[in-house]
Amino acid sequence: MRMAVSSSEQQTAFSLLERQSLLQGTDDNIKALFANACQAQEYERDKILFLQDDPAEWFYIIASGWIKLFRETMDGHETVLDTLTTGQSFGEIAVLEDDTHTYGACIVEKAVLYRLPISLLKKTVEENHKVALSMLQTMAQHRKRQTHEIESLTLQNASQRIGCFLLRLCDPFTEGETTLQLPYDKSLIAARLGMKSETFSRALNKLKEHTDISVQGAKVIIPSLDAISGYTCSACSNEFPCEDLH
Amino acid sequence: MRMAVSSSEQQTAFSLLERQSLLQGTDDNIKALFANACQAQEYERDKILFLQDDPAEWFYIIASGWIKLFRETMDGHETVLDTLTTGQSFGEIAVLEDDTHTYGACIVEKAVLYRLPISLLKKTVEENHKVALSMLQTMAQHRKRQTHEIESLTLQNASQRIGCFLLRLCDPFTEGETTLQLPYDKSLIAARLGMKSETFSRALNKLKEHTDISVQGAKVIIPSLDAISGYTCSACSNEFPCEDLH
DNA sequence: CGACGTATTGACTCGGCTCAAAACCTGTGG
DNA sequence: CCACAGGTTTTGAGCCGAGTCAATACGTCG
Repeated sequence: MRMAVSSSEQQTAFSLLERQSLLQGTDDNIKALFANACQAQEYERDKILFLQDDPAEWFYIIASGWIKLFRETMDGHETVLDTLTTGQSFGEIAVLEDDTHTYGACIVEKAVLYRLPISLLKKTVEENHKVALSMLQTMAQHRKRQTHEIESLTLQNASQRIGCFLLRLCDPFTEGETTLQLPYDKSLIAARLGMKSETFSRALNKLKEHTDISVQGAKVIIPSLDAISGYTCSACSNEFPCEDLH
Repeated sequence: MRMAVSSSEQQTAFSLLERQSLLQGTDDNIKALFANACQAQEYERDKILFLQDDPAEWFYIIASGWIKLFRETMDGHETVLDTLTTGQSFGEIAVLEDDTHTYGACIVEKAVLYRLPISLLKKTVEENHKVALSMLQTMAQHRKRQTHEIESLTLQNASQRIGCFLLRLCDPFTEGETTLQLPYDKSLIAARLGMKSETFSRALNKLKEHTDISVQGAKVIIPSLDAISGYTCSACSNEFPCEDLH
């Protein structure tokens, strides 16, 4: 499971860290410190990285693949808090929470992750002002996503939430037709959007009637983004090319 | 409207600032700097402090009263993101967002607020490491509340959300009976919990059947917290005396 | 080809929303 | 002290969106 970290991979790790918001604007020697402590690992689908209330040893940066963050109740029900992909990080909030994870994390599409010790981040955030500021920026980002989530759950119906989800997968500046692949199982998209898969299936049909999209398996063809945003975004306080929510 | 800030009020402002998480653990001269820049003002119900996308000049600390944070869509629908009271602050997230508010704020119960220039906070966060760390702590707090919100909306039904709301108004360590006053209009509690007031009314009746509480107007008598938490918290991943969500 | 997991469809139930009417409060002025 | 006006809350009837459970279709991999 554990990958040997070759020097070229170390290189990639470094360049990913460079672009990582957590370290943006920090000195090269901090970046080097992190790049050195960084371990690349490949994970298969369904692998659980950690659970809510687990002691937090690592935080992770995603090189590729998809991860879901979730919480579980005693009676077995699950909320999907977010799904993350390349360039995003998770687990880092534990530095502020007595080193305990406040959510679980699970691989949903085969992924390569870089993991770093929470203790290193904690120490660095405490000592290095720029890193603390970047961490603030990351937190603000997360908050924006969560605020959107709350608004979406209270104001948009199932079809609108799906439309919104599709829009956020698109490049907002393409003119004309967009074709995209759904990034993971439809049942997970459903959970991510706070609905059951049966509802997802029916709501997607409704969305097809209201807009002009067509769906074959995991492939979605979107002739015009405006048609979707017209239907979807009226029930949301963001305006279309909703920044930072992708 | 604007209150003269007498020296005794300046004193109160200082002591409130002292306990404020945003400034916890910072030097006295920073606190003094903030206390000096701080303006006390009293506001009546329904006063709008700022709207989403307004340029952010001030952030606020609540001395007393209740505030709601909200977002509004073009077609007039509103989401209540949170309601805040004594000791909590809001608007401060604007320092990370190009000095623009990402939500509106409105007085819901007559309030005394201390307001401080965003520019001062921004400058201080950029220059002072301890303040940046406290700000991180504040953000983590907000995130926890929001995560709870999302979980609540997806997993709990209307009655359970009300039960959960009541529990968070109680002191979790009182043995025996608790009596409490609802802090603001029932219609606002409803909105806060993501439901219509009619639904709130009916769901409260259902909660009365399932637990042993009684309600007269804004007064709620709760013979036992366990009866509510047993009914409510099974659908949530927090366990009862849910920390930090009050 | 068959088997397994994923996705869709159908029939039914139920929670929460809508619209409208009644009941309840609270404050005001006669 | 009562009557009345305004807002807030509750109740009623009906509807609709989403959940449930079960059966069927689809896809993919051995």
